[in-house]
Amino acid sequence: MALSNVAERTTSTDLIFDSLYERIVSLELLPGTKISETEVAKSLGYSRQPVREAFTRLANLNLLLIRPQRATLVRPFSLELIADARFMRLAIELEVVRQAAAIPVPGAVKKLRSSIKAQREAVNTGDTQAFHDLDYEFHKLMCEAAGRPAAFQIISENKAQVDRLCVLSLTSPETMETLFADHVAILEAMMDHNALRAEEVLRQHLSRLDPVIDAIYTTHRAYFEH
Amino acid sequence: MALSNVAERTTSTDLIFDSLYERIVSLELLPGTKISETEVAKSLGYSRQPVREAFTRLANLNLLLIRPQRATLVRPFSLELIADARFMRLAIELEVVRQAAAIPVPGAVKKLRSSIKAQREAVNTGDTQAFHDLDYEFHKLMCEAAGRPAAFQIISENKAQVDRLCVLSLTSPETMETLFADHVAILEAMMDHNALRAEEVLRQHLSRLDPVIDAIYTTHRAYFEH
DNA sequence: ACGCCAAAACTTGTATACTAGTCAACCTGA
DNA sequence: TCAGGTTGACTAGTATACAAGTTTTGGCGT
Repeated sequence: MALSNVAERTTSTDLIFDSLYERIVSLELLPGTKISETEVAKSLGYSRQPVREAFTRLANLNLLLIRPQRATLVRPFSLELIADARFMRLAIELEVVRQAAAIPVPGAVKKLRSSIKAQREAVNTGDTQAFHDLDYEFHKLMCEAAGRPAAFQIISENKAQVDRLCVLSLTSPETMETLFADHVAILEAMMDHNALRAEEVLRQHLSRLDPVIDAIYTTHRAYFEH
Repeated sequence: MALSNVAERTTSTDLIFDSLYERIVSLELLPGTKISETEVAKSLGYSRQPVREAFTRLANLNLLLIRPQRATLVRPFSLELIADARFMRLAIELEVVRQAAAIPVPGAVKKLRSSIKAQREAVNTGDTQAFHDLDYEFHKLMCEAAGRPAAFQIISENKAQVDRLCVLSLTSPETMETLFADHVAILEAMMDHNALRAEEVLRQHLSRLDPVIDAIYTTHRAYFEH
């Protein structure tokens, strides 16, 4: 995952962070679960210190909620936080596609095209997992095409907040086809240097999660705040 | 300053963080300065532990550069990091003004108007410090007007990267007037629900730093990476 | 004088002990 | 039976000791 900034060396903290991150985003650790520094330290075979630092990082990503002297929880879903995260992602990605449409970085279009090809494959075979991975990569490539690879780190951090929620909803073949069509349209607009069109499609693309989130809110309210 | 997420209690770490943050952004601690956990701990009268956590936070904001087993530096300026930070701010603030222009939060316009009034006062009296503070507040109010107060936290984090650089350049009365005029224009466009115009002015507003940064790069290259 | 090597004086990473605050269960009294 | 207070078992925050790695420095040999 390597969310760490400039990992000049892999520390225990990094390993613990990655392990917990995975488990939280995959919902192996459910929202609201109490999680203790001591317990994690014991179970992973480290001391409290690196666990503590990993906790701090995860809390900064709004994945843990540290209540001093009380307990630390896997942060419950929050409509507010989710809305903020989605806003941030939308804002950044809009500017990304605008700049990518204006002056795409040389070579980027080729990579995007080949990603599209792989996506088509995944759609045809109905391989949702592969499509999910390719989706991740596509948006990353888009940032690179805009000359702002660092932007993807922020997008990714905000995605996490939403991704762990979407684990609760199945990706149907139809959804996959729709998302794929969006990607194609975005790339086409970008290659036409049509920033406005790219913007428009991207907005629609990201808003497709609206009903999904609403649905999960009604079916899994126990995992939400309050 | 209170950059901490949900400060339910003020800890030593918080105090140390705030202290260092202030000193770094004000350039009391120059880029490239070596800074040691032990030294800071001794000088502030704490143990290494909370200092260490404060270091971690500052490193996440790209204000410190921790080189394991080697040393920790006040992070030198980096054109790359500055460009990324400015991109992020631009992206977020563009969407902010768009949404504020579309459906401003009730009551927000009034606050913005009164901020403008105070800014005019500062411009007339030539009080650059007051104007700087009001500028900070204006952009914060804009986020509130868009219904996304959390967005300002991100903007603020990215501003820090640039602000400590701009300490090196004097704010002339002419600059102040220009920035003020921009603010007025943004608010007017917003009140007219003219998102495109607001966007346009904002882009120009934020790009006014271009020559300032270029100038500092030539005059203070020693503070930059490499 | 110069180059190399070794040791000492740093650095941050990790482990552990201790402090202080919070909560829940249980006991005591009515 | 129930209300209230005390106690103990948690929690995270802090201090300190130790480990592991890097840099600097100084001395030795050439």
